[in-house]
Amino acid sequence: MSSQQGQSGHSSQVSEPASQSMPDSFEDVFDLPILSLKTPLATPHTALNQGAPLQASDTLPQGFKRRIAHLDMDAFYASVELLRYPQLKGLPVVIGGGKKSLAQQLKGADPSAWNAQTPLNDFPQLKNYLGRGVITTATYAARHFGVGSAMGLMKAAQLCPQAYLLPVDFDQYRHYSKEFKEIILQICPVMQNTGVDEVYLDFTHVPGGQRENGLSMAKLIQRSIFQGTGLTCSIGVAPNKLLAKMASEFNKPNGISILLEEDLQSKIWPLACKKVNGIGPKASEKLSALGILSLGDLAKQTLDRLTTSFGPNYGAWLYAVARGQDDRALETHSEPVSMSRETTFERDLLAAQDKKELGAIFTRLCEQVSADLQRKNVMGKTVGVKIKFDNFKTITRDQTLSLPVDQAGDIRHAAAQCLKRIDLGRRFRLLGVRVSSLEPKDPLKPSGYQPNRLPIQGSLLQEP
DNA sequence: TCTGGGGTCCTTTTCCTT
DNA sequence: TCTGAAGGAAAAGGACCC
Repeated sequence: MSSQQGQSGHSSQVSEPASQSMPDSFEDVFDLPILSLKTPLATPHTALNQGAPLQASDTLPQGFKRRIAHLDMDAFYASVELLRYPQLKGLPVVIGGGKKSLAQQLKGADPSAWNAQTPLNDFPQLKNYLGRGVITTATYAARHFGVGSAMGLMKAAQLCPQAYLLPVDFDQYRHYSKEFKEIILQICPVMQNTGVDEVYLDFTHVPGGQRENGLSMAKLIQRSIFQGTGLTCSIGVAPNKLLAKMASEFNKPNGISILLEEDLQSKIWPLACKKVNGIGPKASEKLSALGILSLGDLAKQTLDRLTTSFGPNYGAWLYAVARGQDDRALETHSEPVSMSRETTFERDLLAAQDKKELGAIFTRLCEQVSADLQRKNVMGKTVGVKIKFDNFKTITRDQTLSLPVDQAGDIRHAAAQCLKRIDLGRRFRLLGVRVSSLEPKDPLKPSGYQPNRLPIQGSLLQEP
């Protein structure tokens, strides 16, 4: 917001006034030719609503209560890895490491020779590689040592040097994600995808979904997933998504929790506010400052006080949350909003000094986004860049084009215009490219988009 | 805990048009 | 032609999630 002064400021539509104040136009960073903007196909919007969303009806026949389930796979990535490496069961294992090259450097160039027998402390050269990596997840045995998600690998190596390090293998996780969701759909067809490892389900009208307040259905699904994949999950069943999500945390791993409306006071109000999906570190801190620690505390607040402190929307939402109110329906169909690729460099780069390297990275990001768009059969009208400086300050610049694009050259051209509006006089650690305002490319074909599914990439670790 | 990557959604600010 | 108000769209930033 304060970045306007001394810079070119917001762009207008397509035309961007030439920036005079930039120390380096950055244009010459790009060592590949910038292609001219192609004329994209006219893209009708009629296909957007192909297949009306399947939703539970709002008004239920007498005797029915909403039975919404939240299903969360237990330690999903780690569990998938343990299926492949059963010898690691019970041992501390961390998964992560950032770049693919890290795993390759650590484990050698030949993926087929990799195994899971190499603890962190076996790598004397570890410091050279772990600096920027973080842990994606860790097994329960590793968490015992204080190792957890989003922790730097250096820190993890200090806390638990005997931990085994495995590279992230999204292909495998996607594979198992598809498997368990297909199993669920055979039993309960009203499913909302919310991530690789979790879904919401609506049991309300599924035959047997009301039995034992949803317990029978939850047991059936849990058992079917285990038989089909060998993986366990935790399920919470409640009158709505808000409560179901919290209930699925109650009894982990491999548990089921049934939460009824009358359980609000005894089971929800004692919980800390941050247990609610949507109350993060910032909101939690602000609530604490107001003396509001638990959801019970939150329930004592007036609507007026909450809207005064948190704004009309968020305040009203907090007020409803404390009362367990949430009437959102499941979204069984969704279209992509944006697609992006970003990368953190192995060292901080300076535009003036590292032109060649940056140009190559920038081109690769544009090519990756382009490939992602084409794979999903969508195009986008807004192109943007993101830069994270060495002080971790992040800025973005966007530009909306008159016509949607999906070609790497077009994306690169527009993104380069955005880059020129950023003062690149200091080192930065991350560069990202994003395309948003997406629409279907071919109106006859659905986009095929699956929420939270990552683009296909080469597998890091083949099946042994 | 010294901080990756890919998303969504919301709020505020800025710009453009009338 | 200039100016100001108002409203909408775009841009930017931030919070949050997995």
